[in-house]
Amino acid sequence: MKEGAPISCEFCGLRDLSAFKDLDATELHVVSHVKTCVFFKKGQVMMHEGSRPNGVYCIHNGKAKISRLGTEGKEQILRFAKGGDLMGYRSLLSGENLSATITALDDTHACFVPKSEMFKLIEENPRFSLNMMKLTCHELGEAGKLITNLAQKSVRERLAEILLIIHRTFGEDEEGFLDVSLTREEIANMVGTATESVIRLLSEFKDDQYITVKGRKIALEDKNALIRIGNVYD
Amino acid sequence: MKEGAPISCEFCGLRDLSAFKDLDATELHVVSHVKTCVFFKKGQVMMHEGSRPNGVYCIHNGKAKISRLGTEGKEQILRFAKGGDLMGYRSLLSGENLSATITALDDTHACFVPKSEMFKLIEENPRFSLNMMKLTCHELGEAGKLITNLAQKSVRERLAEILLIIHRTFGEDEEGFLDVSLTREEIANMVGTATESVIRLLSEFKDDQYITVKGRKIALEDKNALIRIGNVYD
DNA sequence: CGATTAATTGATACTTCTCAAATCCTGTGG
DNA sequence: CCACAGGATTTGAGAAGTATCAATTAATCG
Repeated sequence: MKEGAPISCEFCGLRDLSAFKDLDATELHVVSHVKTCVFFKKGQVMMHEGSRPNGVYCIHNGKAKISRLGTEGKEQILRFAKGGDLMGYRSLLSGENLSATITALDDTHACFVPKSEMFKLIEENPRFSLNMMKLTCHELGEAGKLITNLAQKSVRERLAEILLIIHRTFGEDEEGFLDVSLTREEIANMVGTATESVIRLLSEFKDDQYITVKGRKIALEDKNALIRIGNVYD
Repeated sequence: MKEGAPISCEFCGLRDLSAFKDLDATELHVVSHVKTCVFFKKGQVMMHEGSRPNGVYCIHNGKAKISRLGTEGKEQILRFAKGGDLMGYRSLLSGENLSATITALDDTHACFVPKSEMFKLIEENPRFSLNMMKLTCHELGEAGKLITNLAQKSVRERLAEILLIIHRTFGEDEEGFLDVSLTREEIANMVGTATESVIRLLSEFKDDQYITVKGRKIALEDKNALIRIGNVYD
C-alpha cells in the first residue's frame, strides 16, 4: 500500500454513484482534503477481518472481494466491489471489528476517508446519513437473497446464478469475457462448494455451449440458459 | 390485526434496547402520539414480502419470524425478532419493496410508527440516524455469518448452531424448554434442509442426550456438546 | 525456462434428499 | 369432554448430489 495519484473528489466521476453524492461544495472540499489516495496491488489485502478500521475506502478504480473465514479457515466470498463502492463502513458504523477481509482482485486505487470525517458528515448532513442507510439496507436485502439461495439451491443452480452476478458486477472485456480474473477456487468460495465441483460444472456448461472458457477467462454465451438453470427471477 | 392496548413510549421498558433510546423527551412524546398499537394473533402475517411498508413495527411483546420465499415457494427463515426489535425498516430505508415476510410466532403486541415520523427523526436527530445505522450494520454482519455457515457447514453443524441461536434469542421457559413453538418444518427452513433431516438429527441429538424432546418442545441439555458439534466460536 | 500453483479428471464414499407409509398430535366442533 | 379430521412427526429405503482423495496435466509468474 503506497500513496497513489491524488484524485479530487470534486471532479470524481464516480461521486454520483456513491454515498457522497449529496454533499454540498464545502463538504466535498473538506472530504477531498482530508482523504488519502492509496494504491493496492492485485492480491493485496486492503482491510483485515478482526481489525478495527479507522475509516472507509472508496474505490476509485479496480476490483475487490469481501470475504470471511469460515470453519477450518476456508474462505467464503460474500460479495464483490468495484469503482464507486465503499468498503469497511459496516464495521465503522456498527462499532464492531471487521467481520470480513477485503482483498484487491486487481491493481486498485482507493481513497481513504477517516472515521472522524465520516461521523462528522453523519452528524451534520442527514441526507448523507440517509444515503448510508440506503446503502446498508440494500446490502442487507442482497444478503437475504444470498442466504435463501445458499440454503435452497443446488450447487449447479448457484453456479449459474453467480456467473450472471459476476457479469452484472464487472461486465465483459472487448472479447466478451467476464472482466475479472478469478481462480476456480475463488468461484467455488463464492458458490460455497468444492473447487472440483465448480470445474466439473463449468465443463458441463461448456459442453452445453452456455459458456466459453479460455484458461481463466469465461464468456457467457447463453445467458438465458443460465437464467433458466439458476432459477434467477430478479 | 386490531387495535391493542395503548402503550406509552415514555414508559416502555424496552425503549433502551431499541433505536429510539436516544430520543429526547419531546421527540419521544411525539412518537408516542403518532404511533398505533396493534395486535397480531399467532400465525398472522404482519408484513408481506413484495409490498411497500408505510412505517415500521416495534415489537412490544411476542415473537416473529422474518422469512423469504425461495425457489418453488419454499420458505427460508432469515432471522427471528422479539420485544424491542424493529421490523420493516430495511425496506423503508432502502426505498425498496419488502424483501421478506414477517409472521407472528406468538400473540404479539406491536407499535406501528409511520414512515413520515421515521424520516423526520432521521432528518432531525443524527443520534437516531446513527442508531439505525448501527442496527442495520450489525444485522449485515450477522447475515455474513449466516452466509458463511450455510455455505460451509454441514446440516448437522447448522442444526446444532441454530438450536443455540434459538436459545440465545428466546431463552427457556420454567421447565427449561426453548421458549418458542416452532414446527420441525420451520426449524428445517431456518437450517436450510429437509424436514426429515431435521427430525433424524434431532433424534440423534436426543439419543446422545444433548437435548430433550417433548412434543414440539426442545430443551438443550448439553450446550457445550452442541457448541462443539456446531463449531460455534463466537 | 523452471518451479510452483492452478486446473482437470477419475474413482469412491458419504451426506442429504425424496418418496412413501404409518403413527401421532392438535385444535375444533359437537 | 370427547371424537375426529387434518396436519405434523416419524421411520425406512433408495436415489441423487457433492465431497474427498489421488494422480496428471496445464498454466502462470518470477
